[in-house]
Amino acid sequence: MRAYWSEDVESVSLNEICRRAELSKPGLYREFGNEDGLTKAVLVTYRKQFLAPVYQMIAAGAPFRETLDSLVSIVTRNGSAPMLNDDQEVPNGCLLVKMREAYRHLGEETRKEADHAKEKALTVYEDWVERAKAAGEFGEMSSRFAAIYIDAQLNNALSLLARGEPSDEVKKILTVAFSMLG
Amino acid sequence: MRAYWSEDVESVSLNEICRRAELSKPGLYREFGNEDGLTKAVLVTYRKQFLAPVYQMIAAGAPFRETLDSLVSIVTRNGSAPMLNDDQEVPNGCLLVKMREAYRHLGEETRKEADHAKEKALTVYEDWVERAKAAGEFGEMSSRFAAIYIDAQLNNALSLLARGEPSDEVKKILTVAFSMLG
DNA sequence: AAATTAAAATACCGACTGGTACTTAATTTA
DNA sequence: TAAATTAAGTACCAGTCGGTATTTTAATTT
Repeated sequence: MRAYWSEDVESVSLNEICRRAELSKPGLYREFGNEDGLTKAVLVTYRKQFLAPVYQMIAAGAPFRETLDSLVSIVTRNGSAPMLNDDQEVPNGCLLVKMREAYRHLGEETRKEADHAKEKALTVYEDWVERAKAAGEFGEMSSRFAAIYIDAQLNNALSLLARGEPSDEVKKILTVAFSMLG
Repeated sequence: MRAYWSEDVESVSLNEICRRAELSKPGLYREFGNEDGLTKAVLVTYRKQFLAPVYQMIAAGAPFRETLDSLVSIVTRNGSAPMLNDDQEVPNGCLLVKMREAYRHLGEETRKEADHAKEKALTVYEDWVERAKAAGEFGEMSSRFAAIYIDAQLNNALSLLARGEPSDEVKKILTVAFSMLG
């Protein structure tokens, strides 16, 4: 997961993964079947471990602006609080965004998982906007499009971060892009 | 250029290019030296042929909003007017954006060219915003940051298009993202 | 027409890719 | 304890990558 997350997904080979994880190639194949199985398993783990808590925060019911600010802070965090198993800092960016950038290079199972993960994010955003509308905190923009817009802006920010853009600049971009929401 | 533009830059091999262009590999190496030389030459050609006219349009001096609308229309055009040498439609997206997405896989010369092309775009946007400010058409946002924001939004839109997102949806995203400018 | 030079193509190089037969070591069952 | 089963590892497969040495063809010059 760390290899796929901190480098380009399509440029980390199975050989290299075996080397770093100090495991034999047949061992990897016994566990995951093929490359598609590995990348899918990685994406599922990532979703449960890193995406689910964010979605929980969004669904927690804080005021719209407050939740939006939290989201911006989480996204533009500079490899800080969360830890991977072996106490290494998490890389910048988002593994799901990276996987979707490399969509054409993914296997079938991993693509399905990536599609599902994206749709999950969209419905979480959509429900959030719906609740904000019910509370009179959001304008007349269609909830579905609002979700698409929020997703597009977050993905763009995460891409910029993964490419090494300074996080305060990315934060300013996100702030402007979200300034007309609510 | 068409191969790099319509597919992922890093997944088109020199062998494949020779196959499609019906030229021998030593012939390609005689002309461009190495892969870096080829990708750089492609990017230079792209800049002169497709980017320069857009920059000219921006510098032409139309009102800010009018220029911005033209820019959005150009970006979200669906493989329409412009043609490549052999009368094939141009692919969606932007080759410069694709090259920058694949930055880690580029050679040194191509990286320099891509950096230069990005800085060129930023100064074009910055000058444009400066002129708009002088004409009272733009608020108090710093010109440099406005340029960075415009660039980020255009790049994001072009990435979405290259990934096959419908152009009317991308247009709506751009419209919202630019709604607070001016 | 013969000799020289330049262009082009065939055929190859070592390195690496995803994936697997086959052999060896450890564990479980009889 | 001996036999059967499972796990793990070595060493390999064909295919492709970027890049070249070498040979063949074509165009010049003498």
